[in-house]
This record gives sequence, structure tokens and C-alpha cells, in this order.
Amino acid sequence: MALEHAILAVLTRFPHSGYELAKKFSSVGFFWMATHQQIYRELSKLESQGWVNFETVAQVDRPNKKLYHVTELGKQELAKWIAEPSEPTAIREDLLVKVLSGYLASPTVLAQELERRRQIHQEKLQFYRGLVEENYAIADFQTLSPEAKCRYLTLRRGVRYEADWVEWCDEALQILRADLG
Amino acid sequence: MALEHAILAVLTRFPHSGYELAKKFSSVGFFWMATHQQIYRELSKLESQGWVNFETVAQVDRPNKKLYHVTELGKQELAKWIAEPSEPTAIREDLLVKVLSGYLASPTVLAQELERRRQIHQEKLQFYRGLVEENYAIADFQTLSPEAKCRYLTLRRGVRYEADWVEWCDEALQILRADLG
DNA sequence: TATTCCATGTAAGACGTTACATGATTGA
DNA sequence: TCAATCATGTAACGTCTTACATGGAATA
Repeated sequence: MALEHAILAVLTRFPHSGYELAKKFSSVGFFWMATHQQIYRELSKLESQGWVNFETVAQVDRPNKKLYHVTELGKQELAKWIAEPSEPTAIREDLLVKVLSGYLASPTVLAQELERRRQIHQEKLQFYRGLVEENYAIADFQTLSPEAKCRYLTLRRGVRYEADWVEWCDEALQILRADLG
Repeated sequence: MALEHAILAVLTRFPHSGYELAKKFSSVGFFWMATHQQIYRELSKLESQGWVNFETVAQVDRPNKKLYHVTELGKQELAKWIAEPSEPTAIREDLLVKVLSGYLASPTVLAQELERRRQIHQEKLQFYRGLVEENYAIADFQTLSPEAKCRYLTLRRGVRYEADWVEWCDEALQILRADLG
């Protein structure tokens, strides 16, 4: 399971509350999706394993929060896990099932769905590209610290992923367009 | 849930036994992963909903099998489901969590993992490209039937997906290489 | 006045993974 | 003789999703 390790990875950079983690893990800007319920449950487990601990931070005009930190044990666990080989994530994509059997529905319906998906991916792509420009507008990536290189590479994966979807949607629409009459 | 619809989609083309479906849904050549236990469970559900039915086929020298067919009701359900909008699949990729916190491990370990992944994706890519050459070695895709177009497009998605991973692995290895000493 | 944001949780159910279970046949 | 293939399932457990629940502060 990588959710627990994804949380450790985020907490290694900065301490976060459950609420803050939940926002990160549900935003387009992140490559691991999880709901707040998953986060809170994992945090309890991580704490009972001694991989994280928390301090309660009192706040004025808003609820107090629990700020979680990674422990040394947590960092060791994360490093250990990184060294283990892992398989590619199984692909489970609704849209591909729909395209495979798309000839059963009207061509218009399928084309609309592809247009819609194209737009979603286009928006994510622009968001990611904005992050690249803001944070990595440099000529030589070798000047980055190892940590910054690692973060850049995950962002780069996001850019490629979304761009690839947009291009495929365009291909698909072009091939299906002739059937729209 | 798309597993039930993925099964309907496959059965719409040809009748399959649970065993045959399980092979398809666990192979590299398919874009929806499921174990045989999931398949058998879903088939029972689909049958009690009246979306599929089966005939028992007696075989010599090997166990009998249940050959499942889609019913009219099942086809209608599939067409209905295609028309509903669906969101992109949430990304949950171990490797990206590892890369994000990769600076905590030795650079060699991370590079090895990336090499390993590159090879996995390269193999899948070659497999998909082989399928394209075998089945769609044509100049004009407009000559394909709507059904064949749809099948080609899912395969095309696979080609793009694997190629994109390979290229990203190369980028990542190039950027991380300097830290390997 | 209604909605969103902050902040944390419980509970139920759907879905996915891993292990267990059987048994004949075919090929190395 | 050992492993793999064909063929179908049960059981237990782990993970994910969806709904329910609370309550003050800020904003529209």
C-alpha cells in the first residue's frame, strides 16, 4: 500500500494537519488521490505504528488542529519501502471501456464524452505547466538539489500524462468524426 | 463501477467463459485489470440482474465450462452507461511516490527501479505495436467499421500510454544520472 | 440568509487482493 | 515427475467510496 507512504513522503517535507493533507490528496495538483476519510484513518494507523506523531496547535477564530510530523522510524520505513521493487498500477479506465463498446451508443454521445474529457485533461495540463514555469524556469536541471529534482520529475510526469491524454482525445475525435455525418 | 460494464463490453463481441474472461482481464493486452475471483463474482451478479446468461458447454478431455452471453437487457444497460459522463480515473502510482521521496534512498536504488520500470513499459509497448501491425496495417482508418475503429482507439491508447512512460523514465534517468557519481 | 471554509471524525457498503481448495490433462 | 493449463469456486481480509455527523467563522 502506497497511501501510507505517500503521506509519509508529504510529511517529510512539511508537517501537515489531516485537513491539509486531505486537500492536497484531492487536488488536481497531486498524483495520489485519497478522500479525507482515508487520510484520517491512515494517520491513526501511522501514529500507532510510531511512524508519525502530532502536536495540537491552538488557533484563534478557527478549530484547533493536529499537526503531524514524521518520526525517524517513519523516515527509515519510507527509505526501506523505496528500495522494494513495485509493479505498474493496474489500469482501470472507464472511458476506455466506453470507447471499446462505443459503437453501441450514438456517435454523438461518444464524441461529446471525448470532448469533455479532452477539456478536463487540457485544464490539468495548463495547471501543471503553470507550476513548472513558476518553480522550474531554469535552463539546467543539474543545478537543482536532489530533492528538487525528484519533485520536478513527478510534476513532469503529470505534464506528460495530461498532454498524452489530450493528444489521444484529438486522435480519437478525428477518427470518429467521419461517422458523425 | 466499470468492471461489470467491461465484462458486458467483452461479452458483446463474443461469448466467453469466466476462465477466458479472467485471462483477458489479467493480461498485458487489456486495459482493465481484474482477478478471476472478481470475474466470477461479477458474473454471478450480472446473471442475477439478467444482463447475461450462460449455457453449459460439455467438453472432452477438459472440464465443462459455462459460456456467458450478453442479453438484450445487458446491451441496453451498456449503451445507457456509455451515455453517462465519467471522470478520469484517480491516479495512484507507487513509482511516483517513490520518486517524490527518492532523495531519501540511495540514487542507485532509484535509478535501478526506473530502469526496471522502463523495461516493463518497453515490453508492453512492443506487444501493443505488434497488435497494431497485425490488425491495423492500413493507410486510412476511415475504411474501418465503427466497431473496429473503437477497438483500434483503445489499442492506440495503450501504445501511447506505454510509450509515454518509457520516455519519462528516460528523462528521469538522464536528470538523476549526474547524482550517481 | 445561505454557502463555503476550517477541522475532525464514524459507519456501512462496495470493491479488490490474497490465500485456500479441487481435479483431470498436457507438455517438458 | 514436476509444472503448467483448463475450469470453477469459497473465505478472509484490506482498501476505497459514499453518506452521515458536528459546529464555529467568514463570505456572498
